[in-house]
Amino acid sequence: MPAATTSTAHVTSLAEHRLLHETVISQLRDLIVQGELAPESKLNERVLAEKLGTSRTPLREAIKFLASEGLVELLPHRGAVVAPLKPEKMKEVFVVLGALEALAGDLACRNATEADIAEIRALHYHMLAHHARGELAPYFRYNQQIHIKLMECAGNATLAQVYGGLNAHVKRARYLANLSRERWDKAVKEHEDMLDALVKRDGARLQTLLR
Amino acid sequence: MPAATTSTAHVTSLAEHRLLHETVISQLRDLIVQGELAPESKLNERVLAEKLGTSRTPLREAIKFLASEGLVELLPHRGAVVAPLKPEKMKEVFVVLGALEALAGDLACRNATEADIAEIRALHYHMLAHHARGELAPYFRYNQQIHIKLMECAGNATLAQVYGGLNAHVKRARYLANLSRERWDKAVKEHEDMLDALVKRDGARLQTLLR
DNA sequence: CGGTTGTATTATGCATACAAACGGAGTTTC
DNA sequence: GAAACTCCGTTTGTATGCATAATACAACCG
Repeated sequence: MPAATTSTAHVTSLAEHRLLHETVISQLRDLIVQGELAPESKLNERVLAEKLGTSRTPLREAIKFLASEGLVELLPHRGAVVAPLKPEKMKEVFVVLGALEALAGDLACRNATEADIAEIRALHYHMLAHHARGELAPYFRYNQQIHIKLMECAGNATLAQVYGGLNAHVKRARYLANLSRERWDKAVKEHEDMLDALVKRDGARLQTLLR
Repeated sequence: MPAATTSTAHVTSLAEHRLLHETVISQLRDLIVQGELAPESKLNERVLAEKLGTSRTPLREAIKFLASEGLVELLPHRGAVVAPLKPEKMKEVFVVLGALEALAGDLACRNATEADIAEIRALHYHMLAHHARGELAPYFRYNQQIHIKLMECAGNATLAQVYGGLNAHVKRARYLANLSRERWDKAVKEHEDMLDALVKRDGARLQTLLR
């Protein structure tokens, strides 16, 4: 399982040409999202470039890219740091994500094919299985897949892209604060309702659930 | 109003140190948003760097930054082009913006102070004045200010940032397709209703109007 | 005459070199 | 003794150089 980079949907045609700064972007993003580079930690260009086997130039380009995504902050003449992980910021992100998911749900209710829904249902049961076993990581993986699938069904690439960007922040938080069993069970219950709403193509209800 | 760059809310502390690549980002963004660099036009690094009075390195960093915002597209080994302006993409953006504005409206209804609302009302009347005189550009300026103010009132910086990023795309479109008087009048009418809903702090109604 | 291939030019991608700014240690001064 | 200043090492910011991939054009072949 090759770490499945978040990928800003850059299906670069024939693939082959892995541009160095592109790979650096992915690598850096993974390092940040998975917490290997801690929040607020300084990004020393020389050290990082060496670690990633490149020079400072592509690395700096990657940093600028990620800065635009909000994963790193640029301090003029003092370099870049991994974006801090403030609860306040996280709340903001969750609110926006909620709205985006609600929108996706509404759109998906109209656009999803029966096959799509079947697929989501399948993913849902996978998720339930891992929940039952208390396997957090696989649970999240399927959870993510469901949300991504929902985004796909919404048929709005822009929505998916924005969602992906914000989602990176959330994934980052997951590695720090694990949630309690209680909240977990509640989340699963809500997911049940969501699936139900989607099957019945009740966009309004799905929206309120996702929010 | 000194040209008010779109600005991704980078109030970089003491402001002093105008980093070269920062200014290049702003300049490039303005060039793109205002249509001076046409959609799909190729960004020749050498000539652009010369035009902006810098070298290729900061320019390339700026291009990467804007690529993350979606204003330019990177073609491996073939340079960067200004993102095409497809109607399909615009539709997507409008849908997402609608959801974000709806969210902002809902939040603003709860958080806005009376002074905030008074300010919005003032801006609204400015806008009406320019609408009455058929002055499109000032109309849009106040229209934008209202939406930005609404974002402020929502008190969610993340929301504002995402909104700003997508809004750049829309502003870019404004310079190409001017809207008909009919649609314009309709938009103004809707704005009236929005203000009314905000004053009454009717979040639900404001949401549906903004969407 | 159309299509293909080979070559030259140009632009991009990456690395490195140079300049300027920050941070800290040590010293000086009040 | 504390504050400030200076100097130096380190790091960032910018410019330039070099290698390679892409494009354009022309000559060649079918």
